[in-house]
Amino acid sequence: MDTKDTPRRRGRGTQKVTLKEVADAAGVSMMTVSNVIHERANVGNDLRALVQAKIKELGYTPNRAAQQLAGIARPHIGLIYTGVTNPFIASVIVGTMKAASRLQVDVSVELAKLDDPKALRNTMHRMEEAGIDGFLLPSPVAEFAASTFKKKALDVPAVAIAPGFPIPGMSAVRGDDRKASHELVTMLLDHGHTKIGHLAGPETQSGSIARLEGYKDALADGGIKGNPAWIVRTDFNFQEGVKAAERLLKQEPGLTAIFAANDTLAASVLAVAHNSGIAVPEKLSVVGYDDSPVAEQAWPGLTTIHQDALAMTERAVELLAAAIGRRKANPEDDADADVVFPYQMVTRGSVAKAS
Amino acid sequence: MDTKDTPRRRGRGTQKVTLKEVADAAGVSMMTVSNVIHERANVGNDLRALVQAKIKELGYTPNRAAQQLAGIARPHIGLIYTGVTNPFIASVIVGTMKAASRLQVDVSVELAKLDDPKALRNTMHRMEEAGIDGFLLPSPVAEFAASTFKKKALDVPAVAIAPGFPIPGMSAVRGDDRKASHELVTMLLDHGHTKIGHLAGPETQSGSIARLEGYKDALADGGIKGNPAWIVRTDFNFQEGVKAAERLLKQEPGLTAIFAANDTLAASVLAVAHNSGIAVPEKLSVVGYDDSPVAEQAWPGLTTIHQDALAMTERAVELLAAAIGRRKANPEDDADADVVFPYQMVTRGSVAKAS
DNA sequence: CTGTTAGCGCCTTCAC
DNA sequence: GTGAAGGCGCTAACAG
Repeated sequence: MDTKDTPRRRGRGTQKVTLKEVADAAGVSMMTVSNVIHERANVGNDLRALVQAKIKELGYTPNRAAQQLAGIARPHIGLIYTGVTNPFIASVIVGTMKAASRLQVDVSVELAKLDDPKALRNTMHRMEEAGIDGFLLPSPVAEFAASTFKKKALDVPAVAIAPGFPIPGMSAVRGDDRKASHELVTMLLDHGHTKIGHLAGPETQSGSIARLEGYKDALADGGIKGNPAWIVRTDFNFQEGVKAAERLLKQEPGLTAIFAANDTLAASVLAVAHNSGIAVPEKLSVVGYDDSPVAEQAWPGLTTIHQDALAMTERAVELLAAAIGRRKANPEDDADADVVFPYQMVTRGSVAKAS
Repeated sequence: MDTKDTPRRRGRGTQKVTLKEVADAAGVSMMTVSNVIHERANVGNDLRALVQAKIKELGYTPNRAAQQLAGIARPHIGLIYTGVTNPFIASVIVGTMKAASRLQVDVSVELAKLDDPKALRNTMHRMEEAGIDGFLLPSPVAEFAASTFKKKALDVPAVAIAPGFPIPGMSAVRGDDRKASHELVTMLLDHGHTKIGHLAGPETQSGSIARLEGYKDALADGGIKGNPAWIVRTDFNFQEGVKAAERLLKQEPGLTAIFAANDTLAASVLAVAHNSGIAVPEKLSVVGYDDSPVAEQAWPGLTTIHQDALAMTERAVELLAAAIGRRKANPEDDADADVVFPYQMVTRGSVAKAS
């Protein structure tokens, strides 16, 4: 027991083991250890092995603060989200964390209220000044940010997650909502439905617009003359959805199918149908979008479009990290990517042939 | 335009504005600026105002890496979660982020697979060595961690989120699952139900056990002689829940009510009932637990116990930050808290009087 | 291929 | 009240 040199936390530092200690233990200089850590090709194989052994033995971990201060800047990205209501946001946060630890990027997560456009801009500017190198903007936030920063007052890259369309001035990772909706509604057409309603989401969300357009496209392509009364707009919120569905079913009792802009709204339709004694799917077919938990757990299970939010988010982080790297090399770099993920229609029990 | 001194990023540093620049601009020493930032009481009011003005004018933000390196360590907590499937975990993640940014603590999120007990321990040790000052352990993880670290091999504080019972060796923030379940089942009794089934969750989750005990307590207190065949155990998973519910309803067709250990399982019961033509709530009353989104969105809406996971999580972060602070002051400090949150029964349409 | 010299930006003594 | 040294742990430059 070598009491004279118990390497506990000394001074103010809390670092357990320092680079220097590893170097001393291995009998080399700090630089050599540093080079080993960074896998640089200028250390002999014998020494490399020795140093690695010592590192493991002492349980050394580099001090990130010191690394950063010395100039090894890991990219630092900011994720701005809005509400907890959406199951989507959980996947986004988790996906961000996963990708971030894999890609060695730091991330700050910030909650923004979208009611005040100025607040979002301020938040982003503040974060930028605090050293954020890029932003991750999940769907409703991306649209708001885009309208706030009309003339690209933002000078770090940003990636939108799951918007309905590409957003000028930033990259995007998204599903093809318009096409997927088209496919979904066409499937309804193929089942013989000709009077198909749509519960549309809020206009502020580009996904709502894309889904609405996909719906219109499909009707047109199917030779069906749509009717504005078949469409009711509402928020992505169960209670509001219920009211909207009641309104829709009341004003258009002849509908035999309804395409809801997301699964929550589809659940609203289900509830209204059940309450009114309208059998689903026998008298009314219902489809949703997102394949969120409720799609599986509702009864009957909802036919819907599956989006891999986790994978999309991870891809978004990769994109952002790459963009940050490029911009660091060339500050003028400004190439926006548009990655479109494949979607998948999930068939459950909520659709039947038109009677 | 003062071209000679454009304070751009020099050298390797990326810092936009440094403490020194603020000090020079204000004509004071760095120390004074630092004191102003940290709101220390040894700066004259006049100077304080001047310095603050300069800080705002130059848009100065302290460099966190430098601060940390110099010894101002913000606590750094680790959140370990299991899967994204659970709606509960979404609230936990978001709540952690909210509280963390409010309390100025850093957080690392890590995914753990619970199949291998060693893996969890390794993950936690690795994180600890990387500088994590404390752990946030949502329910299934906390139990696993407790059994892995039998004799407190972990030497940073931990807080369990929503376990069914206090867990030795760590603090806990939880609802009183046993009591709430008791109340729920008693309500069923009061509605005239005497044959009440229970879809129990996995034994590895202490919440399942607490809810099962609450169920048994209530039956006993109501003078009902329970029956082991009324209880079927399953995972917290919709598909498994469907199988379990089928089994339960098949072996005990006389049941008039079922208490499912969470809302997802309650949704399973609903699905089976609907498929079998058993009217809910007329022929079968169903209650769940958690008040997750599906409780509202299912049909009929589920009567359930509301737990404010977000608030509980935020409280857990506060607890953890406090414990870290205490332990820093006194490494022997080891007081475990047990915060019990109030719950609330939410009545929807899934319960009726026994016929 | 390895070791030495200077900081990165900030904070804590300790003098004044 | 304020200002000057010194160092936190690490790394980019150079020298050897």
